[in-house]
Amino acid sequence: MKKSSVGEFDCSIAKTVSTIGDTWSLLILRNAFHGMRRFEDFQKHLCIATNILTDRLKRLTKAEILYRVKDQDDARRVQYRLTEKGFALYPVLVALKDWGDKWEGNYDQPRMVLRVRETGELIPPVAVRTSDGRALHPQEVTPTLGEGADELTKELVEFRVKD
Amino acid sequence: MKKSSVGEFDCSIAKTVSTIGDTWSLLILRNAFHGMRRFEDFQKHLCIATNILTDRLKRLTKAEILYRVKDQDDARRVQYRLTEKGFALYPVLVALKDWGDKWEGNYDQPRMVLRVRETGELIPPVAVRTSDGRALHPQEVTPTLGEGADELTKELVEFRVKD
DNA sequence: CGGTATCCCATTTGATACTG
DNA sequence: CAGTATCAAATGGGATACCG
Repeated sequence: MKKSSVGEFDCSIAKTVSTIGDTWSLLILRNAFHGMRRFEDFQKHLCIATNILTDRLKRLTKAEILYRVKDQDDARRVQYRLTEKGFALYPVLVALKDWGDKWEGNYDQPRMVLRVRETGELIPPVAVRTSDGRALHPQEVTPTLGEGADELTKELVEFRVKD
Repeated sequence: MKKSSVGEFDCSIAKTVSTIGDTWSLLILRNAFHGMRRFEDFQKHLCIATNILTDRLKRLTKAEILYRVKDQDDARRVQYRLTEKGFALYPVLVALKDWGDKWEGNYDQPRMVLRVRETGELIPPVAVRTSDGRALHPQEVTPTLGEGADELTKELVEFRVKD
């Protein structure tokens, strides 16, 4: 299978990964969530080659995760900002950060802590929860077929092992 | 920068992405969360070349996301199972699925729906929440420096734009 | 069954130079 | 400033054959 055809898998994870699942795109998004908006700033902070940055910004813009807007202060400049679809990636980014902090960090002290802006309250790790807020272990969750399920999805759902 | 050195960024997202952030690894993990455990099953379901699959299983095993165990039923067989560290990736996978379902799906009907195994209750989308369960928009969240913050983290946190 | 070993091709990368 | 153009090198992919 070609890499480019992975997104054609009828699977949300495959599609999502083929859209944003490369190192540079994720790092650009991370910075975007920190308020970074300008080509120059991405380039400097990430030490990314300009052609690669151009490519990724184009892809993210085409995917409607970022949109371009002229900088009011400086007509020569362009800003790349998150769309609603882009903002919706926040749980993905935070889940990645949470996992890395816990399992891949080499540090006793955390480098960055997320808080509620208004109150300063600490934000607990992202989890899969019931609607009343209880965190669930993966084995407490079961996938069920939706109306639109295709063959591969069926295979996968039926695969489920019981222990 | 070489791809292999991205993980050396002092950033949990970069580290995490360099560990699991490629298409095949994510798809293998997706299947593992569905209970898939055998080389052969991964190979058949994903149509992945055996050398690539070997490589990814090794990497995931080395990262202690999967571990190998002999199949009790068939001595020739090996099983790859999720470790605790592997199970901890569940929020990442579900967040990816949720986002893809909402923003990248071409279907009116969902293909797969997650439910609480015991009760059948629907599981709401993964979100960044306060400790009392309120979902937060990214702009309601602010990053603060932890004790272990390095220069790049500081740059990033200070970048935050106010509108 | 669960891999290894090889080979080859396509893609991606990053450095560098250049431009409207 | 925000790209584009070029290009050599590295990487990653899949097919195939083979093995304990």
